[in-house]
Amino acid sequence: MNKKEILEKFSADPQRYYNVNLFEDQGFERKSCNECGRFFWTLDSERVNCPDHSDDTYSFIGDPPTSKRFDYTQSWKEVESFFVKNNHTSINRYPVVCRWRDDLYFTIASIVDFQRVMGSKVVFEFPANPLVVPQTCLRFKDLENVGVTGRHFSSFCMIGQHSIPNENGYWKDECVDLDFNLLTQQFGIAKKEITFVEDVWEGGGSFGSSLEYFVRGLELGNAVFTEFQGDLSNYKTLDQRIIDMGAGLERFAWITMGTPTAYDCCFGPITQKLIQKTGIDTDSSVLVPYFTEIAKNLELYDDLSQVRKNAIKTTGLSDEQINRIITPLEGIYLIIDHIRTLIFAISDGALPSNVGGGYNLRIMLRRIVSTMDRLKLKFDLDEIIDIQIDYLKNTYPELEKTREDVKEIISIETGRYDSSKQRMQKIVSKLDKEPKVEDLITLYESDGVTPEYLKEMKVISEIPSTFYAKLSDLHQSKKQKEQVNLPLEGVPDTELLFYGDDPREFDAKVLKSFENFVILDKTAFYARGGGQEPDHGSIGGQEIIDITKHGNVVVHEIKGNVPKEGDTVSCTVDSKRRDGITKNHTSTHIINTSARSVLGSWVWQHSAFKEEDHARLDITHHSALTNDDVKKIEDAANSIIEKSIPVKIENFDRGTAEQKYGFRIYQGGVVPVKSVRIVSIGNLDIEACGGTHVVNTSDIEQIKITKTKRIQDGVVRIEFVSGDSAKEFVKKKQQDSESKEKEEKVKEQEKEKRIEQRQLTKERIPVIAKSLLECKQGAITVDDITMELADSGKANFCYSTSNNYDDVFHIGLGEALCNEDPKLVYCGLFEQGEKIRVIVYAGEDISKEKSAGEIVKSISQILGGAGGGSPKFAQGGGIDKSKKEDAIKNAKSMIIE
RNA sequence: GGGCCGAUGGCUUAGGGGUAUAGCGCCACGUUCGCAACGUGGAUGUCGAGGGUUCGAUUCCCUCUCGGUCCA
Repeated sequence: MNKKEILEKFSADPQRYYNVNLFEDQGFERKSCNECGRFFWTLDSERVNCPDHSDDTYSFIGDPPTSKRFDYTQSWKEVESFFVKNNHTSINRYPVVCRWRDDLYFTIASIVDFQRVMGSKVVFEFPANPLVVPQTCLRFKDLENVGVTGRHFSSFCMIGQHSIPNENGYWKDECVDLDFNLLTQQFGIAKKEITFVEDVWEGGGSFGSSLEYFVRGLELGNAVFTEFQGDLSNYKTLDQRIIDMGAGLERFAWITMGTPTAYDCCFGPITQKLIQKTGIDTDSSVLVPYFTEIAKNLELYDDLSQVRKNAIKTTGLSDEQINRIITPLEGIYLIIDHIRTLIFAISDGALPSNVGGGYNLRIMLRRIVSTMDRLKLKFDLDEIIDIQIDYLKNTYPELEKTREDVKEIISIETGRYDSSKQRMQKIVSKLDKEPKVEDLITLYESDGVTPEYLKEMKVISEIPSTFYAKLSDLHQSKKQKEQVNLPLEGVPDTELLFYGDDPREFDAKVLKSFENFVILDKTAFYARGGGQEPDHGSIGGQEIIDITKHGNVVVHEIKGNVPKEGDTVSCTVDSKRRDGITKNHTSTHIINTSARSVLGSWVWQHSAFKEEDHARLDITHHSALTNDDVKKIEDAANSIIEKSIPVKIENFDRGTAEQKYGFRIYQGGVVPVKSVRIVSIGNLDIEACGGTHVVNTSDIEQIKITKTKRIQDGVVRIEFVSGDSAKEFVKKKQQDSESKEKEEKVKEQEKEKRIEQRQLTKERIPVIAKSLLECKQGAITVDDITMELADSGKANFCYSTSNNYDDVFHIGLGEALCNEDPKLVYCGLFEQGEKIRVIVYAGEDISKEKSAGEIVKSISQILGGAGGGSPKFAQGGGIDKSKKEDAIKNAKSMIIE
């Protein structure tokens, strides 16, 4: 079943699917487009083509079809007041970070606000009926078009008009009536200008007809009537029919203003300000035809550069005009658009990063910076943010609160881009040949150099088609989580005692048992979930290994034999473990709120893990934590403990909880149930959470952060301990620092000793050397060092076998003596622990025939070891101390012979 | 979780199985009325921690810690 088939079927029966009271009352005609055959409804008897193929397409540019002039802010005020007047509730926008859906990073349509996924089903939850919402939506598909086409945005405001047909809401007739009246009455557009085009919508197993409404070729909105489920040959009406009318607020503003592009009337004063700053001459006789032509051509070509080329050709703009006016304008539009999107995304808690949705934000920021570089525009991003928020807060007052946070994140990210460019440049400059696919992967994985950058730098001409395939192969070998399928059909939900009295000992009936698994009618054992580790304890005297939850059934895995089905067993929860985990769980909430208050509004829980004696919380944050950050977070957490704040647990209907507390409650992820359990610590922290918690923060006694680590871009891990574990940790740390202090003292003493020793050696060497050199013939011994002089012309020999000297002494003395006597060979042997070492120094002249290295080799061999070195200096050693005298004799014979 | 890189006087760093480099800074002396500058000389290092291989490890191998960086 595809859209085309549905449309064919529906359009074949317009009376049933498309005709509404409005068309009857006003006398709309149904026509088929001469060009494409599409069916549309119009009051204009002369109109023969659908809006996509009409002559008046985009003729509102420079000539709007109404006398009213509404900018972006005013347009919403008009829309809102119209719908409120007509019994709609106006609700605040939902966050652009779509935390209530696992399958979306960002809110992409107003209807998403009210969709909740439960298992494989999407259910709708409306806080009011009917309602209207100015929903900011983020879409990154057409980034290339932003700034160029005049109407594409990376984020836009979708006017969401939603209704469920019941005693409060309405269905097609009233919906189309309202939309028609909105355009004609509130916006002053002539009735003849409005065209409704037949279309259909299909998704998520349901489908329905829809009417798109156009004015002068511009699609303003689309009213979707979600009505059926099944397939085309056999479908039935849904229990819950829904009207999903989505309209683009930016387009409403544009059609009244008739500016060359939608960008000119939707960003407030910033656009003019930047244009003035850049000194672009925005001659409307150039811009109006150019952007009208762009808008028309957009439907004709797939390739954007082709659209642009053609528009330039048709309007006859010169290269000079393009370079001086059009190109810089496109850059300004892009920058403003991207910053507006970043303002919303960062305000709602998203961070630019290299993963998931954060990557889109990073890409946008980099586009902003590189556009400024390319066009040599010097804008102050902070100023742009300020002016935009000043304007946006008319519609979205909440943006004021995060103004400074947005600036901070953008400035950090800009700095990061600069240094990453430098780093990439450095790495790229070292490349000596064109990298192969394998090299590209290494460059990307270990150095973060993207192939896009290499292409930009002209290092490679094209990104190899196999690049992304090979990259994903590399990461696909990771093991997949094993899915265990247990025979649980027909087993009733387990009653969870830990949400009630939470007994630590209880009797329960065995509903089912197989292999090592036991299912009870009720349990006080907490099953693994929400980052909280399972309880330990025993069932019928058998130790529990693991507890997991399958749907609403708790499955206990035990060691040993399982009890018989139907038996009643006595169960005991390991209290000490549970208490430790419970303290850590509440501590996680405390650390989370503390981190947010210390670091900034962008801090959200990323994931968490709670064990008996330690826990960790991963939060979203842009940088690694400093020691100062850690201390502040710890102090904030402990002050919450000191304040003895009661921990309150209440159950709410999900929609009520969201309206009452906002989307901050979804710290731990999406809650797939209708009723949510809200855990609140005063008004400091309010989260939807299924875990076990202490009654009062004072029960935790103490929190100690043990370690923090940046585990991925934009995520910091905080490891901590609480309660007794925290006390133990503090005690141990105290002991550690004491023993470290002692160790350092010993080190210091050793160092002093060493220096003293060295000093002594240094003083003694010249004295001893002088005495030895006084010997003019024969032999003398000074302080266990023997000097033997040979006949003139032959090598002199000086040696010592005393253990009173170390290597530093021998090296020093050898050097001193040989400098004075170039015919001298100095040979020092000394014992060092279990080993014996040899140091040989040879004077300048003698080293040419008697190499120190050779002598050492020979001596060391006798000593049962090895050695070597240069002709003038060598060292070696061995293990056989008893050969010491043999060794020195050998040396003597080698030198003197 | 994984990959890569790094840790050498106060700082920046070279090197690489056999006496540990250099620059800046520091100290002393000289030149100078003095400072800067210059010249000469000097001090400062268990080469991140622990283990292994070796006669000998800062260097090679293993483990760990810390830091950086990239990927998921």
